[in-house]
Amino acid sequence: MHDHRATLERMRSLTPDEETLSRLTRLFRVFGDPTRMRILYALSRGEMCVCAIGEYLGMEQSAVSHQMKVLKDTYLVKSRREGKTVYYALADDHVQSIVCQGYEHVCEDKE
Amino acid sequence: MHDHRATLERMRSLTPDEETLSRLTRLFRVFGDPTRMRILYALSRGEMCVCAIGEYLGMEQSAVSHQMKVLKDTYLVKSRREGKTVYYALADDHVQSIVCQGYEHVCEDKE
DNA sequence: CGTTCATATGAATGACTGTTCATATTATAG
DNA sequence: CTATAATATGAACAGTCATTCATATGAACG
Repeated sequence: MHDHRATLERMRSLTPDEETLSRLTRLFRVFGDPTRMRILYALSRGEMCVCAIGEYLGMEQSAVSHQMKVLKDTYLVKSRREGKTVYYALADDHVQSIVCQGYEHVCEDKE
Repeated sequence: MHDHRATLERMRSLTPDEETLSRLTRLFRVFGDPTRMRILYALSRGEMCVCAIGEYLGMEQSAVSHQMKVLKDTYLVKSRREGKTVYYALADDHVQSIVCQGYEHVCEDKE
C-alpha cells in the first residue's frame, strides 16, 4: 500500500460530526423519493390538503399521510388544520432552492 | 370527499417529466448515504486515491470502489489514473453548493 | 512471462424503507 | 351521543441498496 499521509492530513478537520452528518444525509434521502418529490413540486404552487395530494398523484390517503409525516419531521413542510382538513405547505424557500440546485445538476449531465 | 378542483388545476403543468424526476431523486439518494457524504467531504479538500479514502474512512477497498462508481455515474466525481493509482476529485462546484444548501437547512432546524 | 500492487466487478446477504391494509384519532353535523 | 368525513398510525410485506467476500482487470517491474 502506498503512502498518503499528506493527503490524509489535509482534511481531518473538515468532516462534520456524526449528528450533523446523520441529519444531512437523512434530509437528502427524503428528497430521494419520487413520490415525495412530486409532493414537493405540487406544494411549490401553494398549500394542499392530504386529500387533494392523494387525488392528484393517484395515491392512497394513508400513503400520503405517511409521507407527509416524513416531510414534516425533516421540516420541509408545515401544516395547518382547518376543521377536519389539514393543509400542508412548503416550510420555506430553502426547500425549493435545494431542489433547484439538484435540478440544475441533472440537467447539465444530459449533454 | 370534499372538492378541490381549483387546487388541482393550479399545478398540473409543473411536475417534471418522469425521466427528469428519476434523475433528480436518484441524485439526492446518492447524497443520502453517510459513507458517500463522508467521501464527498474528504474530496472537498482535493483529490484522493481509492486507497487513501478507504484508509481515512476505515472502509474496505471494495466498498470504496463500489461507492466511487455510484458517485461517478451521477457525475459527482471525476477520476484520473496515474499508473496503478486512480485519483478521484469532485466533479464541479455544484456538488459543494448542494451539500451546503442541505447543511444550512439541517442547521436551522437545530433550534 | 510472472509477480505484486491498486482498483474494479459480481453475487450474496442484511438492513432500510415505501406501500398497503386495518384500525385509530379528530372534528363536524344532526 | 351517533354517524361520517378527513387524517393519522401501526404492522406486515416487498423492493432497494450498502457492505462483504471472492475474483477479475490493469499497470509497473524484474
